[in-house]
Order: sequence, then structure tokens, then C-alpha cells
Amino acid sequence: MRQAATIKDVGQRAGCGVATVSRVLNNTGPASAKMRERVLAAADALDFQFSEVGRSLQSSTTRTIGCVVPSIENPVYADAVQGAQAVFVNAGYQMLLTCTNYSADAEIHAVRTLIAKQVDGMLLTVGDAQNSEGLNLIRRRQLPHSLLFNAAPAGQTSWSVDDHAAAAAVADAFAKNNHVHTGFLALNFLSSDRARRRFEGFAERCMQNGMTPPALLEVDDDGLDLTAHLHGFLEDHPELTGIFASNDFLAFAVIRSARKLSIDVPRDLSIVGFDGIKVGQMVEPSLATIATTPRVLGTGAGKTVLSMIDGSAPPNVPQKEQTFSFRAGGSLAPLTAESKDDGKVAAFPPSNDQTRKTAKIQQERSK
Amino acid sequence: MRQAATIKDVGQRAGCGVATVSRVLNNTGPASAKMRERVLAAADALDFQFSEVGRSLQSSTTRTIGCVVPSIENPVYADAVQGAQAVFVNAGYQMLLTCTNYSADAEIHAVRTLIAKQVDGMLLTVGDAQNSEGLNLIRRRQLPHSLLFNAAPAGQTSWSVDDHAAAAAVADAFAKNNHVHTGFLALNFLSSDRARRRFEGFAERCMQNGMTPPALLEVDDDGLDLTAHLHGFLEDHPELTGIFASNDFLAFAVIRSARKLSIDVPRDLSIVGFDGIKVGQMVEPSLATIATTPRVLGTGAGKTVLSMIDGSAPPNVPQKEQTFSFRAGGSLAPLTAESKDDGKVAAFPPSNDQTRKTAKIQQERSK
DNA sequence: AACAAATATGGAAACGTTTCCATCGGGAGG
DNA sequence: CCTCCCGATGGAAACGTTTCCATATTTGTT
Repeated sequence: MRQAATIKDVGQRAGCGVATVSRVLNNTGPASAKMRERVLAAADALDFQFSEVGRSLQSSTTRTIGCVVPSIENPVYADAVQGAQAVFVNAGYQMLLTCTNYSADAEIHAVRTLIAKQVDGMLLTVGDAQNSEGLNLIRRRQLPHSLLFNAAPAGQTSWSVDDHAAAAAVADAFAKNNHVHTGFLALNFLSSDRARRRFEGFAERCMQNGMTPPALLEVDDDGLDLTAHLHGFLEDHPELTGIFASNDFLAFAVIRSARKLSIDVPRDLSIVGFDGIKVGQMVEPSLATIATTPRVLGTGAGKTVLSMIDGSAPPNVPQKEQTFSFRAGGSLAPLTAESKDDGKVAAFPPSNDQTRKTAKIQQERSK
Repeated sequence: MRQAATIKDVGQRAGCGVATVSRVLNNTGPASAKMRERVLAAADALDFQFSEVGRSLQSSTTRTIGCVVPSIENPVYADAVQGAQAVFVNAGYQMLLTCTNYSADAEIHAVRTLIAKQVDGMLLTVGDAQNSEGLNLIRRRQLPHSLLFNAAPAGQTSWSVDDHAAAAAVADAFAKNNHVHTGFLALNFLSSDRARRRFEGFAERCMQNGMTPPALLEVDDDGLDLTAHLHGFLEDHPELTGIFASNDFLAFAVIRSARKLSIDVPRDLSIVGFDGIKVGQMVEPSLATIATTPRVLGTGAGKTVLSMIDGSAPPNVPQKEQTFSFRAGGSLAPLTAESKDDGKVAAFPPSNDQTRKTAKIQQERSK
């Protein structure tokens, strides 16, 4: 790349000192009309633009904010990130984005790098807010930051869905539809406090509703075809009539796998998802799910960080109860009296394929 | 935020000059064992980290790459961006992300800011590659960059889908299934050269296949319910038996609207999408579409930029024909001989609701 | 023991800004 | 005509690095 012009070059061409150039171009301080004109002409001729690097060094501010999320392949994060980004550009900030792919190593590495880059603030979704090395680092440096989608640790603000309560609402929905035996399908269970809180909230409310404790099916790869997992899971738990998937994509995957296994959704098996992605309402059956507002959370978290930077009043985080709503859908149907009475619903078709049980399945993980 | 320690502080605490600190901490140049130890201890005690700003100023390199895309709400861009981002972090670069929301103003503004921030390279999807102010600016500065999803202008490399050929493949698919009268549904038609190229490729091949020129329905808001638009469109073009939607979300939206209008997909109306997003294969009917590999494009474009920076050999862009493939799906069905013969298929149900024609509809836009 | 060679260390310049301060010139008021 | 003041301008320091070069110290060789 051609060497860019510096303020010194402009001063030379305009026949003045750098101080004058700075004053003219920034409209700070006085300058005579002819001088002003000469400087402007020189800057124009040289295609001059201030170097933010030089500025940053002198002002010890970078007008840059770091953002760390697990993955923007998940539209929930993508929407939130885009919302925050819009808030940032509006305020004259740029956003450095890093995706961790749910890896704690990538997380701490990203935080370190962003700190070295001297970001003015940070927005992040960590794997485990209670125990995040990166988060500790940020706190120690007293860097303005906000959490996103993590449950807020004591004294911290976080823009997040109340996973616990939302999962409880799912349990209620199952209960209202007479389901008693349910399962919970989790992705990244170990590396995500979100998934864990959803499971806890769900299990707790199941108990309170007199349902049996949910069976846990944990998978760790998105791309994997769930069919084998689902088959084994239902074989081990033939009494299940409903499954709560920890996100909408998983819910779709289950529905597809069920279809392959000739299990009808929702007649034989009800499915509820989490997140409320757009397509959920476009397909047949529509997906029962927890609707969330990722964009709202993203913009809110972004504004929170900005307010910490400029000392203005931070926006109010929404009431916990307003961070989600249960959205009914065709994938959750009432259990008929008959199938409920005998306890064992005909949810499992004749098993004609010898699906191998895979090692990745874990069930009844108590904790 | 607490004032961070500088190399000078470390030198002071370790009782040595800054040059020594730099040498020790960067493992460049010699240092005695005790000196090394003292410096390390001092750095540790002060929580010292080099400031990238200072480094950037002195090396005139920022290890930062700018990325400009229309929106990461679209998973195609999200996947590509994430792929590129992964490539960048692997090479020790960070990514500054800006979403333009398909606005040319936002585009040029983003480019300007990124240039001021002295990014080492740039990755971008512009609205119109033939006529982009931002792109010109980048070229003038000879900044290493690659296009993504734009058709490459002469002499430029771009990692993109061959929209023209892909759309032609859709026309072929319709033809093979005996469709003659089709429509094209576009979003952001004016601000996206991609949509335009798809329309051109589709229309051209329709002609070659002896089909009638496709009717154009242009909408400009994603969130809007398409039902009214679709109703009016089919009323004006009752002969249509298939619609090519310029992306998968639009395709889903059409299918939903069709359902509301009691039009059965694919019996009464076939739908083909574009992009090949994951959920397309999970739902019923599955979506016939053009499958693309955004992640591959994103990583490729990322590597291209890196290669331009370090002067290494750039990766080969895929052959145009390999940038997409037609994916069959349940939303596209053969036209029965009977419905084909009379030309006018019973694609339109009794119109019982007085849908208002909205102003946003434009049809038969030639060019 | 003396000297050459190699190793260890620090000072200072340079990178591109902003901003404080000093200087210079000129117009107004005495 | 002299002073005073104000507007215009430039020099220089500071921000945090790296790196060149010079100097100081150690090691090794006769």
C-alpha cells in the first residue's frame, strides 16, 4: 500500500506547521482565511486522512469496542451483535469481533488481545460467567464492559434472558398440555452456563408440577445427524412424550430426526425449542418455543457499555420477566387422555434399524 | 479504567532501560539471566501488557482487518464472516466488523473509518461492485482487499457465487419440471447487484428454455408480511406455477403466505430459494434451493487478503461452476400434464379477502 | 596479564497525533 | 508614537513502542 500522507506532509505542502494543520482540519483554534484554504487544498490534494493510530496514542482512547461471542452462526448472537454494532457506529465507535466457538481458551485469548488493542470497552458472552478468566482480567483492569446472555454475577449488570424462568415456562406449557415425562436436549452443555440454567429451571419446575424429572440427552456436535441419538434416547426412555430442545435449531433437528424415525410431531412427540428464531413461525408445524429479543439485548448492552465510557446514565435492563415469552406452536400438542392414562405413549415405532448407540450420549446426569 | 502500566514503568521497577524490557519480553536480542528474571518479575507484578497502539505507530501495521457486509442477520453473511474471522485470528489478526444494512452511505462511511483506523486489509461485500465509492477509495490507496459475494469487476478477485449461472440452473430446474410461467421475488433489488444478477441469469435462461419471461415482484422489507403482496402478484399473473425467491428466507415467507391463502406448495405453486440455509433441509416440505458454501467463501476471501498482506501465494478461487449446486426439495414439484396443457393452472383460490394492493409492488420491470 | 572479541545494556530517534506555550505581527487606544 | 492586547502561527513535548548505535562489561585467547 502506498505510503499514506501524514499531517507533516500536509503542513509542508501548505507551507505551515503541523499545529496549524491540526487546528484547521479539526476546526479547533483560530486560523486565517487564506491559511485555512491552503491547508484544505493541500489535504485534498494529498488525499489526507488523520491516522487514528497517532490519535489513539496521544488521546489514549481508541474509539473501539471489543465484542466476544461464541458464534454468529446462531442467529440469536448474530442479531444481538448487529444491534450492538449499530449502536456503536452511531456513537462513532467501531467493533472488533471475535467468535470463540464455545472454547474457553479462545475466550481468554480474545480478551487478552482486545485488552492489548486498548479497546475502550467490551461486550461479551462468556462460557461461564461465574468462572471466566477473561472476565476477571477485565474486572481487574476496570474496563467498561457488559455481559450479554450470561446470567449476571453478583453486582454485575447483564443483558440476558432469564433462562431459569423461561425454562420453567416451558415446563408449565408441557404441564398444561398434560405431559408428564419429558426430556431435555442440550448442546454444549458443559461449556455453556446458559444450557445448564435452562436445564435446572426446567427440571425444578417439572418437579413442582408433579412431572417426572426430565431425562437429559446431551450432544456436542451441531452438524451431526441426531437420528441415532434420538433413537437411542427414546429406546431408553420410552415413556417420553415431549422434548425441550435448548435451542430452535436443535428443535428442528429433532423434528427432522423424528420424521425419519416415523415419529409424528406433535402427535407422538411434542417439541419445544428456545430462542424464537424467525423461521420457526414460517414452517409447518410451527415451532413452540421461547421467544426472545436478541436485538433488544444487543442494543441495550451496547448502550450500557457506552454509558460506562462517557459516564452518562445507563439504560435500564428489562425486568427479568420481560426478557422472554412463551410462544405456542404446532409442535406442542395436548396429550390425549388415552395416551396419558397408560403412561406409555406409542411414541416409539417398531425398531427395524440397528442404530448403534454412540458414546456421546449421556443420560440422567444428575447434578 | 486504571492507568495501565507501560514499558517505562516496567523498566523502572526492574531497574533497567526500556530497550532491555522490550528485548526480554519479546525475546529479541540478548539479556543476562538475572536481568531477564527481574524484568519478568516486574512485568508480572504490574500486570504489564504491551500496548498495540504504541506498537502500531512504530511498525505502521495494526494487525487488524476491516470487514464490511450488509447484514449478519442473513446467515449466509454470518457464516462467511465467521469463517473469515477464524482465519484472521489464526494468523494473529483481529477483525473490525461493520454492517451497512444495504445502505451505500453506511458503506462509504465504514470504509473511510476503517482506512483511518489503518487496517492492514479489508474484506467487503458492497452494494454494487461496478460503482462503489468505497471500493474506489480502497483501490486508490492500494489497500490489500478482497470482495466477497460480489461479481468480480475486471481484474479483481472476488469470492462469490456465480449468481448468473446459479439462477440459470434454477430456470433449468423449473423447465425440467415442465414449468413455463414463473415469477422472481426480489428483496433489496435496487441496492444489491447480487439480486439483479440473479434476475438476469434467471430471465435469460427462461428465454433459452422457451419459457415466458419471469414476472418480477420486488419487495423492500423483510419483516413485512408477504401475503398481501403475493395475493396481488398472483392476481395479476394467474398463470404462474412457480416462484424463484432471491433468498431462502423469502422463500419461506412465500410458502407461509401461500399457506395463508390456501395455496398448496408444491401442488399449486412451486417455490425455489437461494442460499441453501441449514433449516431448509429440516422442514417439510424441504426447500428446493441453490446450495452455496458461504463459509468456504469467507475463509477463502480471508486467506486472499492475508496473502496480499504477506506477499504469499493467494489461494485459488473456486471454478465458477463449483460455487453452487442446485438442491432438489419438496417445494418444487413437476407440473402435471393436465395443468400444463391448459396453461392456466388452478393456482389461485377463490379470492375472499379484500387484500389491498400495496404501493411497493412493481412488476414487469424490464431491464 | 593484556588485549580482542563477544555479550549486555542504555540512550535516543522515529512513528502521527494533539496541545501547551511562546513568538510574532498588527490594530486600537492613549 | 508608544503600549497593550489579541489573533495567527510554529516549536516542542508527550503518548508507548522498537531498533539502531554506542558504551560498558564479561569472556576467552595468547
